[in-house]
Amino acid sequence: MLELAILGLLQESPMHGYELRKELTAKLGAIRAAISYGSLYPTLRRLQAAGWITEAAETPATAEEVPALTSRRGRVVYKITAEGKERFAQLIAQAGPETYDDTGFGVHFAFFARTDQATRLRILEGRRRTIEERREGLRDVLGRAAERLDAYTLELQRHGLDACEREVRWLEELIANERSGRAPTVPQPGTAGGRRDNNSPPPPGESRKERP
Amino acid sequence: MLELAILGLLQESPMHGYELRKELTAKLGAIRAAISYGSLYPTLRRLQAAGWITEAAETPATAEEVPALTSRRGRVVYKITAEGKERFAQLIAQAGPETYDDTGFGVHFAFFARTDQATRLRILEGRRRTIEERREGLRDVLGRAAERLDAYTLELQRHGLDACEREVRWLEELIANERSGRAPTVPQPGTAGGRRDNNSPPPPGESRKERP
DNA sequence: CGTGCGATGTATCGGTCCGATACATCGAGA
DNA sequence: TCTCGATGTATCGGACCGATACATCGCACG
Repeated sequence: MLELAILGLLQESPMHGYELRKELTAKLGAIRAAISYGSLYPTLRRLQAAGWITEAAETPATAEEVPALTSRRGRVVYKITAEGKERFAQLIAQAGPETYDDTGFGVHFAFFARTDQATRLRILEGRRRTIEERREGLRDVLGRAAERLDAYTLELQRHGLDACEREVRWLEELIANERSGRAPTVPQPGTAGGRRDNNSPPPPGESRKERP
Repeated sequence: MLELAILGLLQESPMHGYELRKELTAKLGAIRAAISYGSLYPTLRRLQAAGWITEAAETPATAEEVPALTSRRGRVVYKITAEGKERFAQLIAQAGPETYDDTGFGVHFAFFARTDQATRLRILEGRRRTIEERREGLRDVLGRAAERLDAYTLELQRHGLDACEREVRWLEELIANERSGRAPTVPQPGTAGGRRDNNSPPPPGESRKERP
């Protein structure tokens, strides 16, 4: 999941670790707390080893301009490669079961602007099915096993059940919206993309709720 | 977290691994998918090594009664020890930051029937603060950084923000309820507790929502 | 009658990710 | 001047997951 998120973000612009973490937190703040450096740095190393990202020297700056005031600190800027972009496209399109769990879905959704409509629809529907199953499980417990559980546990289940119902409704809206044509996709900044932020086309709808 | 959950469940009755997993799924179904055996078995071993649980031979059954039809399969039943109960009490009472994240809070909440009122209140309030902070973070992003993000990402944030608001309201209700006296606590089955399920006293309130 | 499948049951392995920790620089304010 | 918070890179042990392996049991379907 981290791999997908990093590749996605680096497609918008090259970044160093710290910056990447901040952007990750901003983009995924709704679904996970804050990525740990204990995951981030090893993953960066892994992606680099696989050839999906490369180090881009932090402003070598014509060598003479400001000749190292105190030795120039070591910031490592990463940049996505062509292979990395392919890898991203592959990861974003293929949907396994982990695509539908809370974190997986959230990350995929966060990059919907770079996902084609058919895939968006597929993921939305898969997520809906997953949540519907969770909902049924909770209904079962609240129905058949209620007397075995204490009041607090039951309250927790009710809470969860309600969240499931809300999320299903939210997904229904998104799916309907998706089918009805309004379908934004970012134009893909491409290789020659020098620091251009993308605020993409039409909004998916207007609804609210949940917390994956 | 798993440690706490296992200790809590084994306090209700001895169980073998498979059964434990089922009960865990029923009790925590609202907050986590389903515990993996890859976590469960190693954790059981760890708890046993620490002396908090012991193996209880699966119905040695008077040795002669049904003299091994096909050699008797190997079910391993675990039972909590006195030290284990102490450990549970300690874990349930002490609240670190991990007590307030989604999973941690869920597990603690699920065992509120075995938690004293002061601790319940403390945890509920800590959770509220945590969610309020998350909420503020999302509001910031939706306010100050909105133009940098695409429509789908924004929708995700809105969704998350709404969930935070709902959860805060839910927690407010629970806190008010808790303060106003109605405070259930399970009588603690004790050492000599042979398979008695606990359906504990008064309900914490009646509300709905969320999904940690 | 068998035979195969789904539930029950225990267990390990590699991999992802987290939390704590360490260490260094920089600018702003006491 | 000195400290503090933000910036910045990095590692280590541990928790937990997903895949996989393997064995037994009962029952439904051919």
